[in-house]
Amino acid sequence: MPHTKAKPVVNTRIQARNKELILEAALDVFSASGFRGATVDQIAAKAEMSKPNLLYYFRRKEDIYVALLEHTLSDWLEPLRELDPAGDPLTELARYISAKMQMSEANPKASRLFANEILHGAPMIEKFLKGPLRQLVAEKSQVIQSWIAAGKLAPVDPYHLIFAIWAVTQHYADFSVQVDAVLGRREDPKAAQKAVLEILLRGLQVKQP
Amino acid sequence: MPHTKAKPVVNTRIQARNKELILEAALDVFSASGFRGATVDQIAAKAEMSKPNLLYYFRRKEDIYVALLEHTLSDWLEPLRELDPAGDPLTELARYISAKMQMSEANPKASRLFANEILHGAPMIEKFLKGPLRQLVAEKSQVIQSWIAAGKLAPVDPYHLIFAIWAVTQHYADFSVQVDAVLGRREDPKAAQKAVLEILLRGLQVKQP
DNA sequence: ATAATTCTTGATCAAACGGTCAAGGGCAGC
DNA sequence: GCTGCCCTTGACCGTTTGATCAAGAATTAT
Repeated sequence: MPHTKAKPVVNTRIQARNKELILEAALDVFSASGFRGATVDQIAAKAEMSKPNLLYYFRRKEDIYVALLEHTLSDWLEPLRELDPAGDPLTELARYISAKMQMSEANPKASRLFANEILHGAPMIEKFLKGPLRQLVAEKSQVIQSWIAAGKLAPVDPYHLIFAIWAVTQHYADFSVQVDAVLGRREDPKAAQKAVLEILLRGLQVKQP
Repeated sequence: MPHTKAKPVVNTRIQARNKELILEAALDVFSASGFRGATVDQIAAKAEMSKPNLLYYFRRKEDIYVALLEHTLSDWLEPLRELDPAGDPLTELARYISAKMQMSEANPKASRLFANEILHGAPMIEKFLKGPLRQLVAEKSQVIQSWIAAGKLAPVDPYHLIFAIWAVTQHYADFSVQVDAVLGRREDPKAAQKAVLEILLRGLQVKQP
């Protein structure tokens, strides 16, 4: 039997470490340049590794990209998952919005990675969008709907409310260049969070009789 | 004197027509694949033109991209420009939001073109962002502020309100793949517009004493 | 009509890029 | 310390891609 492209069978510490280094470097490069704009050489350079060595761990450029997306997809849903049907609606929504704003601030690169992927038709995560994401949003829309039915929240289309929350919170990560240019300075995360909470939540309070 | 790269001196009908064809094709390709992902061959094919002929009108790929951005940048500001200080605040904002929603629906490709450019650091339109855009937003923020001071609008940070309007309205163009996947169908523009107006405006009404 | 200019393209080039190969270095288990 | 597998890399390959060139076709001006 010829020596055809031996791949590691077990998972060593070196593998774990190097894969992590590669994914870290890849997030930098892919989020800055997109899938097509990024080059394997750039990622290898940033991971301080030769290109063939990088391709020893991920055979194809696409494999790095997919691994990177999968590596962060479930984290992305976590805040929404935590929306508690038993909690106070405005408190729960405020917590969700705050969590999303903090994610945008803490990890803008991941946000831009997703934004770029979706912007270009989401070829790699179509199943995620139509599966787990759709499922979760349907579930949480139900929760919001029940709050409205119970008179604890002003009537609003739950789906579009969730879209609005996503749009506004991720805007600060994805379009930070524009935000900073318009403000003429680095945007202040605390001030942005406060403003966003007001804008999105004030209209949702039920009027007291 | 050698025959160095003769370029047309006058503007003929053929030039106007072909440049238009090229920009139209380029919008398709750039908005779908980004600057780096788009190829000159793709644009030439879509414009039904040989590659050298396309490069006769635009010497470099980047020139097409820049021309395309400039060609649509001023249109982009128009709805905001029309925000009338003398009008009723809620009516004016509703008109602005509706106009932006209609732009997202009518021309999602242009929206994605800008989104992609900004997402990748806006290397080509930095001056536009820090110049005309910043200037206009400052001016209109002043208008909103004066409405608030006059007690005609609930207090809100004008800059972040404008960001929120941009974010939400453009979301339906830029992330339409995700919106459709989550809804499980093509999103209905009328329903989206109604929902967005409610979400963004309800919290801005001043409470009647 | 004819000359001048604009328009068009097949062929080609050089650089960039994703990916392969063969060979050597290094580490674990015996 | 020897054996076998894992790890690493310089050199290389085929393709893609942005851009050029030279030469001919079409259009315009006189």
